[in-house]
Amino acid sequence: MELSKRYQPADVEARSYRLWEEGDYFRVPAGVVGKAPFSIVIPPPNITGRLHMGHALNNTLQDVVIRYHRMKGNAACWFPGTDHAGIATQNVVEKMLAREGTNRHELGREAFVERVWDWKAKYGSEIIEQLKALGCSCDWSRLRFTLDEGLSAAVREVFVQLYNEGLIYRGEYLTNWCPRCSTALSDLEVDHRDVQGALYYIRYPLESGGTLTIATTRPETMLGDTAIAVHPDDERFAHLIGTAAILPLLGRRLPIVATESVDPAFGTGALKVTPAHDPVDFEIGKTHKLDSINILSPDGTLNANAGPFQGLGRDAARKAVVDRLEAEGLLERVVPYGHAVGHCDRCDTLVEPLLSTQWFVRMEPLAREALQAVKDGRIQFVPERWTKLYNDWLENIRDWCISRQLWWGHRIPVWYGPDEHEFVARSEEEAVAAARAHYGKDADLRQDEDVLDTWFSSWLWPFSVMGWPEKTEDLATFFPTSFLLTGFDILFFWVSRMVMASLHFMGDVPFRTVYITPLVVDDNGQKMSKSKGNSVDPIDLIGEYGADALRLAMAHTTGKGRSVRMPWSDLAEGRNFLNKLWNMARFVLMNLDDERPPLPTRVVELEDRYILSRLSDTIQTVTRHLDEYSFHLAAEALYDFTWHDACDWYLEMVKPRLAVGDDAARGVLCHVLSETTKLLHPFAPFITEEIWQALGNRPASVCIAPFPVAGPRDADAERDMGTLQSVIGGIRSVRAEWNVPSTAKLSVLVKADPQGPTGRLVDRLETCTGMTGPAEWTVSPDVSAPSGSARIVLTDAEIYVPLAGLIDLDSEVARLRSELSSTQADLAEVEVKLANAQFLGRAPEAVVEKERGKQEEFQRKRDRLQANLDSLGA
RNA sequence: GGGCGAGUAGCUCAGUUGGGAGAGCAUCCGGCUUACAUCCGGAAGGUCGCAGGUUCGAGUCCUGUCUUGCCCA
Repeated sequence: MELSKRYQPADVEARSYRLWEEGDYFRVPAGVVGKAPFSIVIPPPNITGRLHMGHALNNTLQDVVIRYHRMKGNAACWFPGTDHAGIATQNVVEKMLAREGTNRHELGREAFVERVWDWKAKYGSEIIEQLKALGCSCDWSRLRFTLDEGLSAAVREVFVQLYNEGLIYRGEYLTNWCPRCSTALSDLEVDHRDVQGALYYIRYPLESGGTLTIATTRPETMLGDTAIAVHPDDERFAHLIGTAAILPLLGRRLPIVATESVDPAFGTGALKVTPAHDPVDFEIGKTHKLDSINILSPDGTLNANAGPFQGLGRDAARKAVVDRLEAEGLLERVVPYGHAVGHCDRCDTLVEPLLSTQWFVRMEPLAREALQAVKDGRIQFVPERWTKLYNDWLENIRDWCISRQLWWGHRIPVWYGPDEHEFVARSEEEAVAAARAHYGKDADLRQDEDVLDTWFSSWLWPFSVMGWPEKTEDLATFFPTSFLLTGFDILFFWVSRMVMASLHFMGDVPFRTVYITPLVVDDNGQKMSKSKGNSVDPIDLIGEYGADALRLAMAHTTGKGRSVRMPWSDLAEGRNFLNKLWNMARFVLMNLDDERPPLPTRVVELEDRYILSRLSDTIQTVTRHLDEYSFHLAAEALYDFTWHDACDWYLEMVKPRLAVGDDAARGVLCHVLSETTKLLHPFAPFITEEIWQALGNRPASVCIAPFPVAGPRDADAERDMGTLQSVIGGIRSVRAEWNVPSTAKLSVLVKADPQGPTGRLVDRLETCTGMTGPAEWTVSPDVSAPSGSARIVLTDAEIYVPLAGLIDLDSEVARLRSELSSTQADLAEVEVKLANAQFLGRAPEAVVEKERGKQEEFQRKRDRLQANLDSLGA
C-alpha cells in the first residue's frame, strides 16, 4: 500500500471504521468463556444533543479504556445508548410546532407524543453517528434508548417496588416550578444565581393601630401572605406577638406569630409569611397551621387569589403592586439588593416555589447504603477527592421530586379510581385487576397524567441496559460494570443515584471505579455554552485536525484540575505528531519493501539494543498509566518515545545500515513500528489501523491485536547511548554556535581512553555523519587542543574541534567560564550536603551514595573546564 | 456563609509515595540533510503566588494569607 506524504485523516477514518464494523470486532457475546469481562456503560447522551467538547472528552477516554482492555484480551463491552431527555426534547418539538403555528395542546397528547417519536427517528441518532466519527468502539448491537420497552418495564418495576416499600409517596408540597416549561423540577434542576434585585420596605397596618414595616425582595407575593413572623427573642416586636396586621391592598387579616427561623438581622426583623410561595414560609405555615394561598397559575401569571392583579405576569404584577403601595403611602423605601435566585437549568426561566401535588422518592434509606458502598471501598472515585462531595451530598439528601407535568417520558404507573384511590401497577391490566379486587367490581380508572423525571430512568441505566428486570445473560456476565466515566456536573443527578438504585435493586454496586473528568472551558476559563456562543463543535475539529488528533488532545489535556482549557495547541501538536508517526511508517515501509524481516534472535548493535530497551520502558510506563487512568502521562510517554527515541535518534542512527540492507536493522525497525502502532491504538485508532493494514500484520485488525508486553531493559545500552547523545549534541552545538556549515568536514579530537566509556563509542559515531555532519575522529588519551579550538567538556572526556579562523577566542572563554560557574554551583550544593553530619546520618544510604557520585562527577568536570580555560590563557 | 480546584519559563500546562526544576507553543539563530517544513538542529528563558512551620533536605507535607475559578447553601 502506498502512503501519501502527509497524513490525510478523512479517508483513513472512514476506511478504518468500515473495517471494524465489517469485522464486527466490538460485539461481545454474553457468557463468554475464558475471557475476563470488562464493561462500561456510556453516559447516554440526549437525543436532542449534538456532540460537544464534554462528549468528546468523555467518550475519547472511555474508548481509550475499552480499546485497551479489548487488546489486553478482556471481553470488553461498551454499552451505548441515548437518553430521551424529557424537558429538552419536549422543548425542541414544541418549538418546531410553534413554527408550524400550532402547539401541543391543539395536537393533543397522543398526537404530540407521536410527533416526538417522529422527531427522534429523524434526528435522535445524529449523536450516535458523531460518536462513530470520534472512533468510539461501542457494541452497537446493544444500543439502547431510555424509552425502549425493556427499559420502560424496568422503570415501572422500580416504581411499583419502591411504592410498595413506602419509598415513593405522593403529596402536596412546595416544589420548584418552571412557568415556561410548565412543570415541577427537582432541586438539582434549579440553578441558583446571584442577581441584582431590590429590597422593598412595606408598611403593614396593625389592627392595634400604627404600622409594621417588613422588607421583602418579592413584593408581589404579599398577595399570598397569611401571617407575619418575628423572632421570639426580638424585644422590638414582643408586644405584637398574638396580635394581627392587615394585609395592604387585599385587607386580609394576618396573625403575628413567633418563630426561631426568622433572622432578626434581615430587613426590619419582621417577616411576611407566604406559605404557598417560599420554602421557609412553608415550614412556618405547617407549624403554625396557617392557610396557604396560591396566587400563581401554572404559566406564572397571577390567579384569582390575587384579586385585582389577576392575569398579570410576574414582572408586571410586581410593578403594579409596588405602584399601588406607593400610591397608598405604604412603600417606605426601596434599596438595591443582590441575592441568589433559582433558574430553570433547561430554559433559564426564573423558577417559582409553588405548592402542588407531586410524587417523591424518600431518599434517606437509599442514600445510607450508597454512602456505605463508597466508605467500604466497593466504589472508588478517581480523582479520589470527589468522594467528599459525594458523601456531603448524600449526607444532606432531600427527597426527590420525580413527577413532571410533561407528555414526553415514562407515564407514571399509577391509576386512580373514582374515589381517587391509588392503584400502582406495572401495567394497565394489573391496575384494572387491582381495582376490581379493591372495589369488588370493575371501576373507571384514570392514569396519572404526569411523567417521570428523566433521571428516574437513567438511574437504572447500568442494569436496565442489560435487560433487567429479566434475568439475562448480559447481567450475569457484565454486571457490575467495571468502570464509569463522566463529568462532575452529573455526580448528583446521575452517579450517586445509580449507586442507590443498583444497591437497592441489584444488591451490588453499579461500577467499581468512577472516573470524574474535568470540564472543558474556553480560552478565558469560561464554561462553554451555546447561549454564550463560546462553544466549540468537535466535529469541526475532526474536520480540521482529524479524529485521532482530537482524541490525543483530549487525552493529553486531562489530569489537571476541575477544568481544562480548550486545548488548541494540543490539537495542533496531536496533528503534527500523527503526521510524524505516519512518516515513520512510510519510512519503515519504504525500507522493508514487501519483506517483513523478523526481530533478530540476538540483538548486538548499540542503537538496536537501545531502542528495544526504550520500547520496553515505554510499554511499562504506558501500561502503568493506563491502569491508573493517567491518560495524559500515557500519551506523553508515547509522544516522547515515538518522536524522540524512535524518530529523532533511532531512525537517524540506523539509516547507514538500512542503506546497505542490514536485516537486523530492518527487523528491529519493523518490530518497533508494529509495537508502537499497537501501543498507540487506544489513543489514535484510525491511523494505527491504517498502518497496521499497510504492514499486513496479523490479526486482521489492530483493535484485537494483543497489547504489547514489556521485554527486559538494557541499562548498558541506554547509558552508552546517553554518552553518544552527549557527544553528538556537543558537535551540533559547536556547529550551530560557530556557524559551521553542515557540509563542512570537521576534525574532531577526542581526549579520552579509547577503551573508556566515551572513547570506545567513537567508531559508532563515524557512521553517524547524518547526525553530526562530516567529521574525522581521533581518539587518544593525550591529544591536546590546537589553538582556536572549540571545546566540549564531558565528565570523562574532552572534545576539541579546531576551527582556526572561525572561532572567537573571547566567546569561547566566556562560554567555558559560564559552564564552569554553573558546575561550581552544582558542586557547592552537593558539598554543603555532604558536609552536613545530619544529612549523612539521616538520609538513606542510597541518597548519600548518589550525592557522592555527583560530587565526583562535578569535580572532574570542573577540573577539565578549569584546565581548558588555563590552556586558553584565561 | 460552607466546600473543592488552580496559581511553576512570555502562553498553556506536566512534575506518581519529599532527594540534581520539565514539555509543547511562542521567541531568537541555522538548515528544504531523498520519511516528515504538520519537519530537523541549536539557543535563550523560572527566588515553583506570598509568609511561616515540619524535615538532614520542600514545587511536593502542615498552617496562615492573597489572587482566581467552580459547586453547594
